[in-house]
Amino acid sequence: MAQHQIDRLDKKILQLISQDARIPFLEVARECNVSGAAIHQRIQKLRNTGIIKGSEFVVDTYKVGFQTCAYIGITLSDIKMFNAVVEELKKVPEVVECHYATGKYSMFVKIYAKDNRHLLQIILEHLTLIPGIAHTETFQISLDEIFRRQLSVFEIESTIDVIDEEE
Amino acid sequence: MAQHQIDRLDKKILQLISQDARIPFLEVARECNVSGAAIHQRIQKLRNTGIIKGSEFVVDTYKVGFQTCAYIGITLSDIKMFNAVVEELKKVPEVVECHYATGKYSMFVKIYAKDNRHLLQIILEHLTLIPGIAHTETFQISLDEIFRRQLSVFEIESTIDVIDEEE
DNA sequence: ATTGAAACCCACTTTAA
DNA sequence: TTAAAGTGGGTTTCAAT
Repeated sequence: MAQHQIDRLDKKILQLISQDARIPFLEVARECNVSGAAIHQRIQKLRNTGIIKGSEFVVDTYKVGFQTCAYIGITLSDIKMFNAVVEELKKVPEVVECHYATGKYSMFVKIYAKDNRHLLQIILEHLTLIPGIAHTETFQISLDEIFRRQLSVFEIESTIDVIDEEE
Repeated sequence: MAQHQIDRLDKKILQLISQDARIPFLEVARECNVSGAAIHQRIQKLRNTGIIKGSEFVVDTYKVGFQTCAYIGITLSDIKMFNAVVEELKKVPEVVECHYATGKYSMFVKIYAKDNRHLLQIILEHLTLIPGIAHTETFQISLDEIFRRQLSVFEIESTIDVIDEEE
């Protein structure tokens, strides 16, 4: 566990690259009035500390045929089954997020499906059959998402505890 | 509305670039045994049709000080307030996703907060004060997410209806 | 719709401060 | 921690198929 300072430059970099992963680092450098090497090193450090987890192209799931999305609260019959349930959930490709929850449900997952029939099929033929899952409640989301964005860097604390993953 | 064919090459490209937005297109080209120009044009087309929405670096929200995440189901007092409520939600930076829902709730949002106190503060001092929001129910997610991934391209249909956005 | 070549631009490393 | 310079490689365009 190490203390890591995130300064104004880091925030500016994060803001620029979190909106467009393909932006040339030299363009970031110009916007920040520093050298390309400086940006390169900052980004390397943000990667090493794990603050940057990776980068991805965002595919429009709606346009590729997945018109239905649902969040599902899962109640486990036995919390000791947690890890085993996670492994089974990973095998269901339509499950794209999996969270540990406190409160009413033990877990919370996000699922994409082509339509309602497909969603029901995934729940009945896959989720409810997983040993350890006692009960599910489905919160269905229809149509395209209204908006989605990354957390603004301006909300980020300046001093951050990180587990240092530098080699 | 146009019909758009997504073939094996498109899927392979999407698979590679959706995991790592910084992968050199020439490397994608080598993996696919086609020229760099072909990859360039395919990706351009996927962008124009809106199948690719963009690219982003993924920031570890937990590491930057947001240890709490919650999904919140929102009941509206009047569905006609929907758009106005969306505009107000956009002004709350901790709200990172907003969905239209069917069933128990009218809307479903995702929120990041620093801790429980912060979460409660956002709900009480921002969300419940928005005109049109009648009731909220919070499903709290704690700790880091267990897993998160993009929808596998292998689940994608081959024939896709898209609204063509080419200029 | 795909290619190869050309021109331009960028990423990354090393150097030095 | 930063900046400057060099090289190898990537991006992008274009004519041609």
